[in-house]
Amino acid sequence: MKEQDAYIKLIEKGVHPSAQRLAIMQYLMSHFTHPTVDEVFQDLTKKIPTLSRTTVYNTLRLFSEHNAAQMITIDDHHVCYDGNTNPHAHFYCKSCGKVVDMHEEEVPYLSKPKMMNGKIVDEIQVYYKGICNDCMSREKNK
Amino acid sequence: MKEQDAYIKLIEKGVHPSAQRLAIMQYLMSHFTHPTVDEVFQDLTKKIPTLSRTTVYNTLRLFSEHNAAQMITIDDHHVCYDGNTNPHAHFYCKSCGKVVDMHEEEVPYLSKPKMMNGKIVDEIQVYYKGICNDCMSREKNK
DNA sequence: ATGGGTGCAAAGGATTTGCAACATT
DNA sequence: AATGTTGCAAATCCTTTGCACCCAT
Repeated sequence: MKEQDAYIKLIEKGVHPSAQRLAIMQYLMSHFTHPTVDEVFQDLTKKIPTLSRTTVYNTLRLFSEHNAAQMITIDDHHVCYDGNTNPHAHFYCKSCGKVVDMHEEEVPYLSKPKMMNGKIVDEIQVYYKGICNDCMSREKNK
Repeated sequence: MKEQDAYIKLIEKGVHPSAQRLAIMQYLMSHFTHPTVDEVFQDLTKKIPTLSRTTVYNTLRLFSEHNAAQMITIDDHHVCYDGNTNPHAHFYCKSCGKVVDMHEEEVPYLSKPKMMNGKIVDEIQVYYKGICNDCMSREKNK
């Protein structure tokens, strides 16, 4: 049950579960496309016509502050979100702009904050960048 | 000689070495603070009063496109640059905002683009986030 | 003389803020 | 009633663009 999962996640992360927040969390938990703020807004506004972009911005920020979602900043023009907060690497295609998971590649696991060289590390992000399968075949067919 | 190093680097990366570009590259090669566009501008404008912010923006973008520098996007509000293009991890302090190198931690080395799961990967970035030494001691003394 | 580089001013776009209205407890 | 949440409009801020000027080849 996606609805319950979203509810549980918000509670676990200490985020008060309003209707909008539940909808946004549900969206993140059922779309693994790493949506941008605007994609979330465009899709959800169909179901919740009163939803505002501001709320989506505020909510996603709130989620990432509470570690209920991950903000992914590939570069200054491509910010998106991932509802999966388990550590995993991301791949960014420089040609089509898609962001996909790279579960195959290892990311050091942090179940809790860890001391590293005198610093407390509580988050690790790994980005691979290049050209994806699809763009490569498209390239060849030219 | 820093000036020559900067000159050589630009030539190697195929960037025409104008006076401004040399100055900016020299700045990057002698400041390991991971400066923002504005920090580069504020510092260099003292020596080159005619320098414009636009040129700094354009130049840093040009550098990163030519792999002469690395754009670091910690989050949507903190974009900075690193003149060191050898692969190395970065640490971001959530408290003071500083970005420092983490040479101790490994980053997969790519001397040339590599196939990974059907994708061509030509760049890997690793970010550690947490609280730095200084902020930790400051915290304790309260 | 030509092509590229620079810098101003203006445009553009994304994100945040202020604030009033609204829900929910 | 009180507290927190939402959403509109406006403000802000960062970055890019258009264009004229300038420099170096």
